[in-house]
Amino acid sequence: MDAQCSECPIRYRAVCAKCDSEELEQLEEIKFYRTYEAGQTIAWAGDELTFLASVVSGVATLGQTLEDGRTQMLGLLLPSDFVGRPGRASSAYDVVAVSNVTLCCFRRKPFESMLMQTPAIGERLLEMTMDELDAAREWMMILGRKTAREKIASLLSIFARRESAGPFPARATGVKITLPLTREAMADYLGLTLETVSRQISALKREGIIHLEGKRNVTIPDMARLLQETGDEGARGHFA
Amino acid sequence: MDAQCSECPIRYRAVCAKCDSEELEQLEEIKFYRTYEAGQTIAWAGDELTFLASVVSGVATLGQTLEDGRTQMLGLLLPSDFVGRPGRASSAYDVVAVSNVTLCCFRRKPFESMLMQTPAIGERLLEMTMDELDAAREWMMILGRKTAREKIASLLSIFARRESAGPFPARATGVKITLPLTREAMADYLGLTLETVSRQISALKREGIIHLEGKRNVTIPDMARLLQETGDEGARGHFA
DNA sequence: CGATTGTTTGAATGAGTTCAACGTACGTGG
DNA sequence: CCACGTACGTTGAACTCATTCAAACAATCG
Repeated sequence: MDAQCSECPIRYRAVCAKCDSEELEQLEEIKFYRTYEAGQTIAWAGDELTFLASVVSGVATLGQTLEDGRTQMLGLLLPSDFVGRPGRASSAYDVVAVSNVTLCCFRRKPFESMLMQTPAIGERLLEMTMDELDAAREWMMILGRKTAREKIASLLSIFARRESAGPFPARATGVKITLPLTREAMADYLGLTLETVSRQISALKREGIIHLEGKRNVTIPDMARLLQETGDEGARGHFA
Repeated sequence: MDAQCSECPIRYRAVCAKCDSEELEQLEEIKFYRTYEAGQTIAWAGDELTFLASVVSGVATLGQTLEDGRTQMLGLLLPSDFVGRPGRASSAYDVVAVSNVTLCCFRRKPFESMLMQTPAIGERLLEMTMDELDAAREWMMILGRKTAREKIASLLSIFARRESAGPFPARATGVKITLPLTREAMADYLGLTLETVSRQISALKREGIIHLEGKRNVTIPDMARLLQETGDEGARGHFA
């Protein structure tokens, strides 16, 4: 029932990306799939997490909640992203499936010992963790110093960057993206209220910087124009 | 001239913490020390960084600047923290010495190949990177969802946590801390203006939650009272 | 000394929140 | 097929917290 690693859609991007076929065989033995429906909680902060996992398909969010209910999203988990922390038995964050999600789960103990013995896994995990750290820091800049309008523009351009995966065609025109999040989730991500998100999106639309079809489909007629609104310096392509 | 690794003050906390004596010898060959004076910039975002390094002594900040001059601090670099990213030739951030700083620098290329061949280094670097990621995410919560007063209270309690290094004596009384940062640097850290920082500190003082002697020395008569002001749930000790 | 750097405090302004109403799409059951 | 409920989104108006602009204070250093 478990699909073959060799045919896995995230074979070359997930934590196993650098593994050879022999190592994949070892992984096959400690892995199992698990699925969650949109809206389901995969783990609450503090819960025990008996597995570590790769997101195979779907989108999940990583977040945290203050006592009085204020929430902040700390990361988006997209296909190939890694869930959990080796060496820590409980989740430090709330993990929630936004769409239907399939995880490729590794039992914790065996995965941890494999991690110790298999450089290919450790190397890849290090790369991925450093990427996450860069993303978290980019987000700190957005949360700490940007205006609501800049936050929205930044979020849209990050989605665009990701959708047209790869370095940025800064002179791109007519880029289309589908927002994977509700207004509320965007607000939680950007440290805003959902009303402010809605207003700023409306404003960008009114000014022709984006076009909306329905509520989730955005067209960006002129990427450079959107990038100007992010507050980042003019044309600098993020992350060489 | 290069000090012996075996006598290094950060021997058991830095990236080399898990190395055996043979590996240390290898490191000795590619390392050199470099010092910076308080206020000096170690690297600007975008600069080429020909080395990777450990902070041996002193405090530095990791920050980023928007075109119009707004700055956000993204991390504090304390002794044993790692500077730079293997595989990336340029610094993604501004790195500034806050006090006099000594770095133990490794030439990039040889360090990177050692990293590939020495599991002890990769493992430790992974741990440290995951810790940084947790810290970055804690800040995201602070930046995105906390009020000015909560931000200040959080910063003070983080300093207190660090000063009384180790898990938290939540019932501590009369804890004294010395602020390692100016009001402006705190503002850059918390995503506030320096005026707001000053006002909130004054307010906490007025209400007896903290006592000030001079501008840098803070006494916290009742830690629990300060923790209540952070907005985090009552007494939860962060990070087991 | 004045100059500089860091800090405090005040008053006015404004960006974003809060509270509230309304709109729109979709699914379910009568 | 339409009425109704629910979830998501938009818009308006009042309010508020933090910022901005401004002035003054304190400590340190040539």
